[in-house]
Amino acid sequence: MTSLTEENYLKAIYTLIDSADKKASTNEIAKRMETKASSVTDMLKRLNEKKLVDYERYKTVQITEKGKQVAISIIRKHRLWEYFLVESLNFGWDEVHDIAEQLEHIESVELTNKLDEFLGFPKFDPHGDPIPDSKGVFPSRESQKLSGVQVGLKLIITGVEDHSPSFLNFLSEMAIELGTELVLKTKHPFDNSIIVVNRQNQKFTLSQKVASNLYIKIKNDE
Amino acid sequence: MTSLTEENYLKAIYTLIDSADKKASTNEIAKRMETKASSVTDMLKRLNEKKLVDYERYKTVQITEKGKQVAISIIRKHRLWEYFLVESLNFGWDEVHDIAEQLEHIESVELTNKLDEFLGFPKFDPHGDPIPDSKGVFPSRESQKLSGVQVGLKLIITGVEDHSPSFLNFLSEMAIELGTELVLKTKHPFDNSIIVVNRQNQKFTLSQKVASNLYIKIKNDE
DNA sequence: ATTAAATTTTAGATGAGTCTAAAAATATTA
DNA sequence: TAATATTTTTAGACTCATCTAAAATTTAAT
Repeated sequence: MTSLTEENYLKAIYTLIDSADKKASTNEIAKRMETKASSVTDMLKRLNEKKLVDYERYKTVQITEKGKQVAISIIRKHRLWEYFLVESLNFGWDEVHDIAEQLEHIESVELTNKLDEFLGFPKFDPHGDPIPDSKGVFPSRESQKLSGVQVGLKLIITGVEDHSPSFLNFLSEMAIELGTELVLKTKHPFDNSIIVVNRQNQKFTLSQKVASNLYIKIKNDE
Repeated sequence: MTSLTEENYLKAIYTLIDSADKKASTNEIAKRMETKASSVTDMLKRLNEKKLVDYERYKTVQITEKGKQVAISIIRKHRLWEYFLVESLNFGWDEVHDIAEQLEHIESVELTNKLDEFLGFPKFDPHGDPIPDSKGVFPSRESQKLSGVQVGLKLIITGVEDHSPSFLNFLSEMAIELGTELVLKTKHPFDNSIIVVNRQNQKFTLSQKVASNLYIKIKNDE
């Protein structure tokens, strides 16, 4: 049995180790969990007892296979619920994170799988993040960051790196959402900002920071 | 802010006081919460502090208006989620209680109201229990217990009093569910058992206990 | 290689929620 | 009404998750 708090720690540790390639130090975990390092140490001992992480004092943490499965299950639930909130209940994609943080801890494999089926087995959530299937396997994203693309290509927005409401709001204001089609017009090497054009022929300047927080797929001409 | 545990206590106290007309004694609450009387006393002090109940030591508890609103909100969420699980996700009506016990604590008024809207503002949950609206008002049930009905009448099952899986399972075996039409044939005064006939002309004997756990509506002949 | 700085861990406390065992108050019954 | 039984409350202890402050360890820098 994993408690709600343990689940949140495992999710944070998994995300640090596997998604980002930062190493999961006590301080990194504390920052992500918005708690103190001493609390993290206590929890790491408990998780180690339960064989959910491999932990030795003063060394960085490794997540075990068992711990990874728990983390992936939470992520699966989080993303399925986000999809439900946006697609079925008409929430905006910038409003669903906090609610999904609660729903992700509902315990019932059958519920998760029936929800998945109800939604039509979606592969990506409203932020473009991949949804692992019932066996814990992620679909491949087939996309790259906007900041690494050549001028002139036609692109489709497929996801975001930064999920903060402020960033998502900013995108909304420029009418950028999942599936939006853009053409990359210019790159300014001096500050790494770029200029994109949408289908309505409106031009937008995006900073390096924005561009590196957007995932895109290159669109083949029809 | 009310914690998950506080919410569960309030729900139990509200159900004891308002639904059943038992008075909410420490022991009654302890039994319903499957905990010890001493734990109940501790919690009553906390709830009293927060003005969610009126409590004086050695006296029976009263729930405040504030506490009642919290309890009704939990009940509303519980029944909406049960409706969702049965109608949208195709769970059986005997499988949804434990999952709804978890979902009822998800905190977001907007979520609850959007779910309500998505489901088409249902008035009764899959067990026939009334769903309070967003203002906390219950629809009237317009039904009575099977045990109090005269012989010869055509009836429709509208709800159950006992929600235990064993009882719901028992009903399933006799093909009795919400909306099932029955005619009351005989009443045996000696043990208060009754005989009913369904539309397939099958006869069933129901004990007093079963009959008093079924809500029905009398059907007017077309 | 010592010293200084940063990170990590322990020690001890706190709060929520629970428990057991014993004491206090209320209710029942002879 | 006095004795007994039942109910309810207190007292003290436990677990989970957290905190602050101080100690231990590792890393970086002179």
